Amino acid sequence: MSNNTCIKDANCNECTVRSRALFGVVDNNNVRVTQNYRDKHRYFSAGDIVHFEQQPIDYAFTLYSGCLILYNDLENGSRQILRVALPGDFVGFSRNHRGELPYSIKAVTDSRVCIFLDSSIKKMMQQQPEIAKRLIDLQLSDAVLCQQRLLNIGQKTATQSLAYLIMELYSRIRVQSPNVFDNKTGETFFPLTQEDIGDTLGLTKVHINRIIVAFKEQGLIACSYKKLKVLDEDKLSDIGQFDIDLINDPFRHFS
Amino acid sequence: MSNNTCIKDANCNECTVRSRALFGVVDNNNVRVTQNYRDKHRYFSAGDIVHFEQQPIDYAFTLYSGCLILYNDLENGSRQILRVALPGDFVGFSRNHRGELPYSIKAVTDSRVCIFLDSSIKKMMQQQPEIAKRLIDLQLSDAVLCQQRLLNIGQKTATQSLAYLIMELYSRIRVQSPNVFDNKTGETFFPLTQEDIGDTLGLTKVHINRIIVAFKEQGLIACSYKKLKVLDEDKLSDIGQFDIDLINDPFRHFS
DNA sequence: CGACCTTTTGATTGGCGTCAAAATCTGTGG
DNA sequence: CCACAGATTTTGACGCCAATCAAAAGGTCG
Repeated sequence: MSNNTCIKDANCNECTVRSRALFGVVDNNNVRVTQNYRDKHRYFSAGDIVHFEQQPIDYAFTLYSGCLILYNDLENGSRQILRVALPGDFVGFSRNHRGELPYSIKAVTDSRVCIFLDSSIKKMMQQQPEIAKRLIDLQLSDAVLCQQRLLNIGQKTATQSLAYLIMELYSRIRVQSPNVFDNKTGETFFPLTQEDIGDTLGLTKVHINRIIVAFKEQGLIACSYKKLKVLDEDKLSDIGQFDIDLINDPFRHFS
Repeated sequence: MSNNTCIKDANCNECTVRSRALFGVVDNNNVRVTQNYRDKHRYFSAGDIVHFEQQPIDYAFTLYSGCLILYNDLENGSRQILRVALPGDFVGFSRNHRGELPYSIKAVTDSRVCIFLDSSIKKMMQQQPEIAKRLIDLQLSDAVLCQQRLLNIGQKTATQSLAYLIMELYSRIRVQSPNVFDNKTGETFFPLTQEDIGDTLGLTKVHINRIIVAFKEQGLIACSYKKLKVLDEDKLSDIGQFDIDLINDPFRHFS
């Protein structure tokens, strides 16, 4: 595991921009105040395990660049991917009753994160009530997405379920990771393999492949290894009963 | 829909006790302060729709007694139950981008709730940072349970999945609704029908029934209409890979 | 007591899993 | 620049878990 601490100054401008997911609620003139809470940067290479399930941890982080998957391994060797984190996402905040993260985290691509120690988060919440509200909103958005996924896996066919996932990730990548998304051609870098997709939806990679081939034949998507272009967003959204608003309009109830 | 506002004084002692889920973080001597935030009581009868999906709402509530289900209806007529709420649970806090609740709520049994207007919640968060932290913890516990359900539906067989659900609900009822749980015999009132269970797990009621019959034959459970007794908690927990600690040790990271 | 809901059972179907192997792609090192 | 090992995608044959359809039996409540 690569574990390099960022050599950049923690006050670098990029952090200020990137961490708006968490600090967007703070008055622009006061943004640099929040930089006191950021503890350090960390890089991970594709394939690195960022964290093992059921291990103690005393920090959370914002993902600056790259892609992480949050997952659980089961006794029988199968794996459920719970969440795909993209730049801007806040990760690692959940804890079980023993203070452990209830999932493992793996870097799918080279990734960069900025750490917030639990102690810093507590301080933030005390000193800046706006941050506490923002944390609540972030958690609520995650909860809604998680429930959508329940709906997906529980009630939809494999085809519907996959259509939804493709649209969700395609849309989120466009918004959260614009540097890998070509707005002219609509083609994007896509971080998951077909096996990863299967582990997200509770389906086998073989079955995922058959559906993808069908989507290609129907002219809905074009894709190759870690590349994706959605050719008919409307049709795919319709198949998966996907609502773009969920991605486009961020949840801002309290913050 | 019955919609009676509680005639009781909002400062009644029962409220103080029941709402510890939310206010347990507040110093005992100051608990009565929080009563200013409670807006009113409301009763619902079994079968009442408490809220329709995608309708605006400007409050959340604590469930005092009874049982609610939170669910989504799909175009094809199927239904996914997202969460089963028991006494003490805080409900209705999620909102989508338009401020709507992203699910419908139905009273499974006669239920009593205590309303908190959004405006009151905001005031609470401002004035009592401990409450903001508690809200975060409550959301985090829900998130963990939701992810567990993803794991259940996604990766487990119908038998494992059902064993998990039975153990989860049986354990939560024992803790959260002790008045319907007979500690001597182990028998409890169980609010869900086999069809409800199916809608929770993404399975049909027919298949649920076959598994239940098998569980009975194996001496794992005894049950009849809305009654349940788990005869072998260890075995059932083992089948469903259920961890009782998730229920017993409430999550208290920040509060 | 009667209407309705829930549970139970049987027969049949089909979607997705499993197993296996070939084809293709990727990235690395010589 | 090519070769090669390993990962990923693709394809085919077959099997099984859970869905579907249908109907009967039992329980609940007005």
